[in-house]
Amino acid sequence: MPLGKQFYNQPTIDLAQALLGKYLVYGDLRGTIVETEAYLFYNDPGCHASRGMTPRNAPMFGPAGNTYVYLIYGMYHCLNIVSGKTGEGEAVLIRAIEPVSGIEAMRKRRSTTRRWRSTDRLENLCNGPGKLCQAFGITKKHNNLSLLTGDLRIHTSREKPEIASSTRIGLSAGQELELRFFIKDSKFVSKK
DNA sequence: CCAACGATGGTCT
DNA sequence: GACCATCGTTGGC
Repeated sequence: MPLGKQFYNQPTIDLAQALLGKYLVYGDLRGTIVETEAYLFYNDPGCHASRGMTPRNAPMFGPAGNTYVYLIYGMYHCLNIVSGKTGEGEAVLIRAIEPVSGIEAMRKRRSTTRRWRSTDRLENLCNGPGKLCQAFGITKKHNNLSLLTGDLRIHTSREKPEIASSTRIGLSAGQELELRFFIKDSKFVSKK
């Protein structure tokens, strides 16, 4: 069952935790979200929206439940779910997924010309924000779309995972904030 | 195992 | 012109 408006309207930190254990679904591709990070408007210099609206971060100021996809390091994409009040500028970054179905298609997208295939291991397919976008084929074409109506959806699950937290990964500002959440003991997270 | 590094290009000042 | 919410490879132990 696709999740609806109320789900996305919870406070950003609550949403970041509630997303754990839910499914990201796109066509035949499906995986369990196992790691997220919250980006807040107030007192969070690590948040793209913290210095106001620019052409890139404009989707962050849209309604909760929209996507915010951007290019990082000229090569990879990151998928965020806009959260908070419309106009506020908050989002949740999806950092890692446990593949459930469409695994061969994911492997095909993730594999490039290399001597050995790290993607032979299931846990290497979507264990990072750039990797999961590559596996699911998510690009800027998926920027600023609604998860409530499109092909890309978040689905419910039965699971109530045990949640752990830590500081966020890869930031040059706001490193001290404990806004990373992940399923405890999951082998599919980007980092211990 | 793990730290260091380069690829690569959009975005913002 | 500097900065990046990354990743795969390389070279050390």
